[in-house]
Amino acid sequence: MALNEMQRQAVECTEGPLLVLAGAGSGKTTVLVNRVRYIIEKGLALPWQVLAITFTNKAAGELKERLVKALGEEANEIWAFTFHSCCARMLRRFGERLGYTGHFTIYDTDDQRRVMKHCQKSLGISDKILNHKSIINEISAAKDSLIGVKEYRESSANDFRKSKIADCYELYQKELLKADAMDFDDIIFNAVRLLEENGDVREHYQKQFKYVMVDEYQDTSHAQYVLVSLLAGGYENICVVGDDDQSIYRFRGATVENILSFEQRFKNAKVIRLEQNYRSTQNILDGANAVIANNKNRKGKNLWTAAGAGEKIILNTVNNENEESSFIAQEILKNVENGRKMSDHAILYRMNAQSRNLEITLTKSGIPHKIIGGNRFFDRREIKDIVSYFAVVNNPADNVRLQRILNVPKRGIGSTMAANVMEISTGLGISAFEVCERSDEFQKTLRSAQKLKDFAALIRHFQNFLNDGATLTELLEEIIKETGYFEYLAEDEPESAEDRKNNINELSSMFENYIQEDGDFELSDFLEDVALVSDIDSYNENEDCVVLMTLHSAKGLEFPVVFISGMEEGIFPSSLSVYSTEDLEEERRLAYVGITRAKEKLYLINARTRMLYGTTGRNMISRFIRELPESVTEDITADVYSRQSPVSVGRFGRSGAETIINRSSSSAAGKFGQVNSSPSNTGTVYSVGDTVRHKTFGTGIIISASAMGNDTLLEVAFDRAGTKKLMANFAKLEKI
DNA sequence: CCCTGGCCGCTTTTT
DNA sequence: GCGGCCAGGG
Repeated sequence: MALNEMQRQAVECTEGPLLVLAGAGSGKTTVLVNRVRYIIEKGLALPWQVLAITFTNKAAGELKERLVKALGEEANEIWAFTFHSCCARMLRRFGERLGYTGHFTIYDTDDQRRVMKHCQKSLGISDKILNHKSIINEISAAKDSLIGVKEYRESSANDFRKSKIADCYELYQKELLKADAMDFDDIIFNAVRLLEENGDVREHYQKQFKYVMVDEYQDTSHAQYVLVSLLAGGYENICVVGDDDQSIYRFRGATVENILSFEQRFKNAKVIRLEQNYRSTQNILDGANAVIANNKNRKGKNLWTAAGAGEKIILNTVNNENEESSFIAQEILKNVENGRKMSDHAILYRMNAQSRNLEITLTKSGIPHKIIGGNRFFDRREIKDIVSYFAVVNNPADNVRLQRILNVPKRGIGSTMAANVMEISTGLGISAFEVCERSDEFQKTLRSAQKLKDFAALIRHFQNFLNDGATLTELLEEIIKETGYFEYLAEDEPESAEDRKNNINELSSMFENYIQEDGDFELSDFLEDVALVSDIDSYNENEDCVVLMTLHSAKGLEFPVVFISGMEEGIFPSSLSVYSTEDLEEERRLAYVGITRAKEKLYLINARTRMLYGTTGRNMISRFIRELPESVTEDITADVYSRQSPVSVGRFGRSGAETIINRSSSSAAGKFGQVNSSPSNTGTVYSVGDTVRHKTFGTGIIISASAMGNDTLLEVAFDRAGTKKLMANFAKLEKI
């Protein structure tokens, strides 16, 4: 593809800081590829002096692939990585500076949970008072802002809750260090520490990276921003590419401010906008532009295309989620009859929980499909068990994984004994593995000493087996054989044993692939992949099937035909977001991302009632549909009476939620008679300092109250849910 | 030590 | 609807 003028500028502007504001489908990857190619062909840098950081493995892989196509084999020398794999690479090499070995373990969220529960137990902090989830979230947020244990404790001086979290934070990090393990946030945090505290390491990388490029810059956290600044600190040739309208990870610590304030932070930075879209039709772009225009906090841009108007955006209101699934299935079959491929279609939704119904219907209709996300392959129980064996063989200090397999398959080591082992491990600061090996030395483990020692010997045996030159496939077979894992599966739950066995065997073929790609592939490489790879990465667009995934997972992808299901208030936007402007704007950006995935045809579907989490709820049509100009949409709802011109803007609308009742004048009226969230104008007066209780957020204290129309906007600091903005008349707060 | 059954609470998005 | 957690019985 020939570059347009803006793209060409972005490619050739190689020196100094550069911000590329790239709209959806504006040829961002093309620019990145050509920029690297330009730098290398001009002789400005050697391949290994170029660092290109992306957010997902898929994006990194794609980038690398296209670079190899453009530049040949030498492109493999380019540092094209994700944040996490790039940092892991630096830490494997220099991690001893921070007290880690070169083969540290990466803990996923489940491992994290287990460690935290253990810490809470040790510290006597009940989950009922302070639940592990909020502790983990708070620690994670701290690390994203580069706040270490010490600083966190200092900031928590007079706050009981925070000081308890500080205790957990401290012990948690201690346990992780002892286990030679890092969680996702540690990987970034520690990489920054490594560079900040070690001048020689910093200089090493600053000298190496003549050019640094960052993709999806809108999704970077503060820690990632600092990391990038450090890495680019030598030459200051830093190019960041992003789209503030596609920032959808704020909830996880991403700060759009990184992009909004790039020009202040990097003086004399150039800014280039890419607004020409090469993906979608004008109708789809008009829709996307109209929706995102409702956001206040954005740089502002307008996508346009040289392609024609194309088909209109199809709107359909159905009665329930089953009708929704059937409609989608029928449309797909119709489209396929008319010459489309299965793989031209994607079904997107807000939450993974929505995929169930769709999957059942697609299966019934004989439509080949693949679900991305939900439960990851590596999150399956049997895979986690086997991977835990590998992990302990690789790193016996890995207490979490050791605990997982200590009694799986059952070998007579119960939970009491496991707890004793952990207690000694924490108390003496030695690994649980060592406690097992020396179990005859401790009073509390004496009773099961033989079993524990046998277990340790088993792990030693696997280590020797591997050291004697066994391949990973052979080790897998040895583990299955020696532990009797298949027999355990067959006994434990005969119904699913066969599936689980197949999954485990899938690991063998995975090993074969790895080895074919890279002859030096080792156990630790495998474990790193397990930790950092998600299944979107293995999504293969050449397979002819329909894909189902969340809107988040779909970022960066495109499809000729896109269905977005569940376009309903409370689903999308999520019910948890409608009280805060910031959260709502993020939902709207997510809608923007979703809409712009479609190249030719977009369907937006909403159901009047939907069964979710076991109960049926009624939802109004999503405000994002109402924000579309009528000129670009076509409503094919079967019973038209149900959709008159948009009247209310949802729960916030002056006219209130009842408007929906007026819409269904026929027999359906009964069904719609009761809308669950009508305003309850109780006339209660709230004032700052009041303690209140909310149905879902729990108890909290009002920290601000300001009049807004004939309602009051309250800001409430909840004990568990954080600070939320609520409208007094709608929130149904109970004063206590 | 291990299994079962019942109850409770949650229920957004993911590198 | 599901998974985690606990209590009680084998």
